[in-house]
Amino acid sequence: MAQIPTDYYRKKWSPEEDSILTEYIRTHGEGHWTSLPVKAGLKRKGKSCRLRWFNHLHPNIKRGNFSGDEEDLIIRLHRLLGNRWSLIAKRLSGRTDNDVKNYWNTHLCKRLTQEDNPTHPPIKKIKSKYCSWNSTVTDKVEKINVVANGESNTKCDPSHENKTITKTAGCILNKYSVCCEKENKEESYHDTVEQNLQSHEPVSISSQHDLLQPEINPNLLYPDSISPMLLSDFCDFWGNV
DNA sequence: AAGAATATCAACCGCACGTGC
DNA sequence: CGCACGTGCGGTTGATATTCT
Repeated sequence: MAQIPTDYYRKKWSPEEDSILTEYIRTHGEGHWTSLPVKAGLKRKGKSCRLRWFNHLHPNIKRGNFSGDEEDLIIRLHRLLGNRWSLIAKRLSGRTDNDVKNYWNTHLCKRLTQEDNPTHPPIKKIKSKYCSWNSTVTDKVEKINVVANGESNTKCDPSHENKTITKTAGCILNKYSVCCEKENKEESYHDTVEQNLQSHEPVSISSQHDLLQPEINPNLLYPDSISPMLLSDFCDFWGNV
């Protein structure tokens, strides 16, 4: 069994290692990452192999600078989905979640903050074990949450499932004629929706368990800020939930 | 020219979730 | 039902590159 050296931490992948990994996956296919290092003779952890493959060695990976269109799409999808990098990356052909995340953190987040664009208030990072679904929150959204539910949803604790419906995501959902049967809070929802849409606030998603499959109503006039492309992204997103 | 500061991004970790037993 | 295991995700870190003083 291959031993993992004590100095392997942050060790860069060598061309030889890349070659071994690529050849192994070409022969045996993806998956079984835990046992892959031993079988392939790599002194790496399985997760490291998986990461290397999906972030660098996969044949479909696109290199080079992000285009203006890609930037624009990232910004708009981030506004819709928050820090759900894997979902955003799926909409950018050849880009990985790590690439998108890095690009956002090093370029876009900083730039948007500097531009003091009212549609992009300063972003707060929430450190919570339950916040993988909701890591982007604005002050206004928090206030709306309090008004709508009587408490903030920033904890996103699953035990609060029925209380986290503010559903800042709901601001878009409702505009697509979505109603929440779960708590029969359509009225407060629509208030939230209208407020958010009018101000073009960023949105975040609190809990996938609370959200319902949207129904697209062709008779509704969608706000300018939501383009048909984003609409399709949104539908795709729901298809993946 | 050189050291310090900052930016970039690859690599890792911890956690959540799904699945099989 | 509960446990173990594999996988995938987002957040964070650290090495290296680049820019600044």
